[in-house]
Amino acid sequence: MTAPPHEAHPAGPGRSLPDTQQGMRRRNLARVMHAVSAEGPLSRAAVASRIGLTRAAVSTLVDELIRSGLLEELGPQRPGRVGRPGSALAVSGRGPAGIGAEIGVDHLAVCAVDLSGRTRSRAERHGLNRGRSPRTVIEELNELIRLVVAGAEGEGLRPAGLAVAVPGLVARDARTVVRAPNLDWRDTDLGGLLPSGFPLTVDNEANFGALAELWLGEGTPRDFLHVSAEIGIGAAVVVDGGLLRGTRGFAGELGHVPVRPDGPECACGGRGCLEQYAGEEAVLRAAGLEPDEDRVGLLAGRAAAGDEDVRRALRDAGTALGVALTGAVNLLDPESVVLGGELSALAPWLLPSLRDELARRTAGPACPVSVSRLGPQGPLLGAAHSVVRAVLDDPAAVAGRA
Amino acid sequence: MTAPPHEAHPAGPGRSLPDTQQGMRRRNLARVMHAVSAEGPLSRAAVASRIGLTRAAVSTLVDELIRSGLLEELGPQRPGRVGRPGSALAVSGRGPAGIGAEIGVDHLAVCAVDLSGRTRSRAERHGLNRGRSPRTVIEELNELIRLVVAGAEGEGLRPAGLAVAVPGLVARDARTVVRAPNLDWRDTDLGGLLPSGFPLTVDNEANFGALAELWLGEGTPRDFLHVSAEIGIGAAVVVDGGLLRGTRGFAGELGHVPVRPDGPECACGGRGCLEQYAGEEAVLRAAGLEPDEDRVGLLAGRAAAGDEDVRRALRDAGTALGVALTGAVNLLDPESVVLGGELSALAPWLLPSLRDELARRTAGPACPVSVSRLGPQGPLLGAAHSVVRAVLDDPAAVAGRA
DNA sequence: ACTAATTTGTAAATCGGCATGACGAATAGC
DNA sequence: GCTATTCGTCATGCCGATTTACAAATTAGT
Repeated sequence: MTAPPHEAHPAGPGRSLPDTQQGMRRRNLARVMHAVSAEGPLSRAAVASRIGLTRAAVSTLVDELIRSGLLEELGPQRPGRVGRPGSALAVSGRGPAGIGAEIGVDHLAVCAVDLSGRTRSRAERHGLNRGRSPRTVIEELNELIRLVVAGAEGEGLRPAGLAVAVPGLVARDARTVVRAPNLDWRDTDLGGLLPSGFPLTVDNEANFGALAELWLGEGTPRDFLHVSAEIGIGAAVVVDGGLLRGTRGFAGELGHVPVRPDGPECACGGRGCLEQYAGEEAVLRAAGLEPDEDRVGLLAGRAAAGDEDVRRALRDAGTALGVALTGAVNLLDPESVVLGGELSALAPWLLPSLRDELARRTAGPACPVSVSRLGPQGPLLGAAHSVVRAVLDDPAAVAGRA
Repeated sequence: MTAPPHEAHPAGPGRSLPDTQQGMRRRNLARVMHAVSAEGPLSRAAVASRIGLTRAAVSTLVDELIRSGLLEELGPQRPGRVGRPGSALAVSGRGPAGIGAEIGVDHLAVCAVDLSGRTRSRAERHGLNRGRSPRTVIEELNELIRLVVAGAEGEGLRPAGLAVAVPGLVARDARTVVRAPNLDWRDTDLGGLLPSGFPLTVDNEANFGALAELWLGEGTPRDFLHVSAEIGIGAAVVVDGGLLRGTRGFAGELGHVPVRPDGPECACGGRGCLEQYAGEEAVLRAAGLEPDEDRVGLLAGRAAAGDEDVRRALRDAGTALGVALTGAVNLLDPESVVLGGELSALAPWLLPSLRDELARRTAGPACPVSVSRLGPQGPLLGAAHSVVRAVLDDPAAVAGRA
């Protein structure tokens, strides 16, 4: 019964939970974990000054966290300042681990991340998943998960949750895949197929990619738009450090934003959707190429080799993206736009026209567009880290299950 | 030093304030206020069961709130059930009041709202404000404010804050108007010109309109898109019961979403922005009418009279709005779209084509579009209520200043 | 080397705030 | 009238953070 990680914040004081002392304790435990996790080894006194509690209070909190195996005492710090040196505290390397999994069109991947953010175990398998039944794919995935879990346990870690990234729309129950065109899945509940030993979260690949960017990217703001693309074009909206999910969980469907209202018909019923200009299939067609296995690699290779058709196709896709993003930027006023996922490999040829278009359509200074450093492994890392963040956000919950 | 009302929620446990008993007390005071305010007269026991605290705890909280003048004891309730009847509690009709003000293109309005939401005093003045200097306009506004404040005090109310709605972009400091095309104002700091007796908040008219819809509308969801228009077209995005403001506070600029990327040039630098198809000036031009004083009234009148040119112009505007809203709905997945402000008067002729366009471009069931019941007085009410909500959200803050 | 100053971590006492349990008060049903 | 039920309050206790005090460990100064 853990709260889904990084849900939008609960409402105002009206409807939230009653505020009792236990809740206070829990929140303060969380603050200690966040402080230690974010700012490396820290003494009790340092934590106290950072989170605004007294040293005495922090002492008891830390005791509890150490007993739960979430924090480790590293011993006396090497001092440069006067006074008694503090004893360094760090998140435990043998505590809970976040298990992240990714179901891609042409691969499966699983990894385990410890509280400090280090990847401690991983496994993957290549091979097309398109059209295969959810059951078959998930069975293979479960095999990888067993492997990774065993590996993590071998290092003294205890899996605290599983988060699965899928290339498609996921309902707000974080269990059922409503539509995944790349896999030909519709309305499939993954809840029953995946291991049930620990809390499960299923979410859109783009969402997890955005969270990875938020947590792992350097200098990533708390308000940005994360764009990623495979066959469809997904975006994730990060507002004030949290994901915007929408009523049904479908927020971020950039692919069907109208770019040319009178353009060709789209499967969605509309006309001139972005997907028809910047979607993978559209770009391949415009470049005069056949759809093949590693589509993005093919495009990137040809573009790098100087293929003018491909470059033109990518330029045009960038322009279309620019139009759609102008709308999004006007509406959301984000601090930046980040291109992530598979898109980052094509960024060199997309970016110039995209930035041009965005700047041309913006009155003041245009919203900066950057490329994710994490690239295609963003979703997997984001998934694993989402479990870790859930632990940091409520350490008492996992401690209780220890 | 009050927190700005209804800012986006603070971050996760990492950066928030330390959690001490006083904070707990404050939050519980707020919960009591919200419960009583939302669900009419309530006994202490009823409040306790609603917010999950014990009767004893609620008793002390209520005592404090009564002493601060925020709650009133109405005496024994008329009972229908067995057992000792409870003593009804209601928000005070003599406590703090929210002062809301609106600067429109052709009018000024001010009102005072008590904690129960009733308007207790109001004043307005008609006359064009376009082109007049901020100083002159604000001086007139201050006169109205003085009037309303005096009226409120005459009824035993104590002004707790002032919120001003302006038809333009407001910086995140909630004080300076960055751009207000309808007034010809640019980068003007209203902080120094307005009365300084109580906390001040300046915000976009569309934002306050959306908040009014959220708080006063019946059955309004917690995630919706509120569209309003004067010369520009503004939208406000409500996510999980709070406003999405954007990094600079400019979120919701629907007017410059590209609708036809190759359309005519716009003042913003772009081409084919929504404003050029659905903006007031554009619609008037398309209808073959001259800009005049009461533009919206003129359009509504002609359309109602059956003027086919006007009706066509409004139909086309609705279609353009539909295209822009398709993008927005795809991106945000709101529960509904609400047409508010001056737009609501034109809704009968805009809605059909708007809904058509939105439905045509949506795969599943289209996002429902409704019209605000509050109409043009939404912004003023939203402003006044924002102050009231700030009191409900942190009663201890005003009690301290009592 | 010795002392003073400074900082850390912990222990004891205190305080604030909610829960618990008991009680008188006020009502409905019999 | 009697009982069951509900409401508001009081005394008590528990939990959690603060305050105050103190021993331990280091640097700076003489």
